[in-house]
Amino acid sequence: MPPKILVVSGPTASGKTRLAVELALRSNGEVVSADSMQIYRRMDIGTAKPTHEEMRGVPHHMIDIADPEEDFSVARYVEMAAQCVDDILARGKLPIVAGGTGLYIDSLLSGRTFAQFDTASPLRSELEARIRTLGGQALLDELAAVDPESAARLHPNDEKRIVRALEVYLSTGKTITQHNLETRSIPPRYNALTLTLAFSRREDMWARIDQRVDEMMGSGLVAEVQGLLKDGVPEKCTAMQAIGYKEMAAALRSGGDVNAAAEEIKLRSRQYAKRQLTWFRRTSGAKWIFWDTVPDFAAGLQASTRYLEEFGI
RNA sequence: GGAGGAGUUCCCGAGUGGCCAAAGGGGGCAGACUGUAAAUCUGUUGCGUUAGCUUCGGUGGUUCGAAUCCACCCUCCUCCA
Repeated sequence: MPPKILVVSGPTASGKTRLAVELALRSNGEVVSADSMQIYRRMDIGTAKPTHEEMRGVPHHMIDIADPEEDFSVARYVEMAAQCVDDILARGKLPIVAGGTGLYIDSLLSGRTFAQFDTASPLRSELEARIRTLGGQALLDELAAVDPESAARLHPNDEKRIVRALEVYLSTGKTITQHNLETRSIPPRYNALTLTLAFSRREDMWARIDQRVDEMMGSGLVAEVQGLLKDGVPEKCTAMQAIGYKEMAAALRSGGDVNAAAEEIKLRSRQYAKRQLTWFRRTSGAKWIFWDTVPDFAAGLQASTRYLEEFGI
């Protein structure tokens, strides 16, 4: 039986950070972040990275482990995060994986491996160039010739996935369908109790998100983004695709209105939260904790503790 | 007071007699997701299960038939006083 760990998931601004810390304090735990943007250094305000005070002495891992101009990936996340989790377990403490990046969480828990490929090879850019000139349908047809199953599942507009499927096949000789089949049979790496935080009413979640974006503005989001741009962080790198950063960077570049950018950030955050919910809804067995109007951490802690006891951690 | 212009489905905005419950975009809702995932992609969006019903500022007309034409009214904008 794989080791038991705790996961705290939920859409943005649902109180994951706070609840994870509370649970860590109560259960002798350490937090392993599962957030694709908090891994970047110098991106603190816009990613709502927990502050030193918010951590309350609880060790946090997988935060500030890469520079914004670096390429990061799920594969790299899983590799590093698994080490953190195993280390915490080895020290007899409870790993609490907390974050909103569903793909990272699922990949870490499942023990899934990712198809190998050579990042240095020009294959990716070749494929990207070809799909740009020939169109998605043409490459999808090529994919269909070798991997009809994944081709059937992909939409001609889903260029990223078409490129990746072809890339996997061309660089490994194995179709992505075959690869996925193999990884699906890998036994889970961890036995996780997943707590998912959410608001009962959509409007309450939106209000919380809006409030948080206003707080970010008050804490200097504009200056943070300005700093990154001044440091020469390219606008097209992954880190700058983060909500809050890309909108603000665009506003700053065009001499636009930062307050209008903040409104845009609120909108994008609400849409992101919705996508996160879609992801989390399919995690079977997750224990959902719903906030009525506003997070009630006392109640949340009580409910969580009960689930932890049931689960046996 | 006078002269023009405009009011369309949650929003913006096309539509100028039938093919219109009404293009397109936004937003909403739902879904997908195996090395960029805070990314990317898809579906759907008046009501009704169907027949059908109710919508295009309001009322009344013209017409076999109107969001589209006519009259009056209401509201908003611009210009002249």
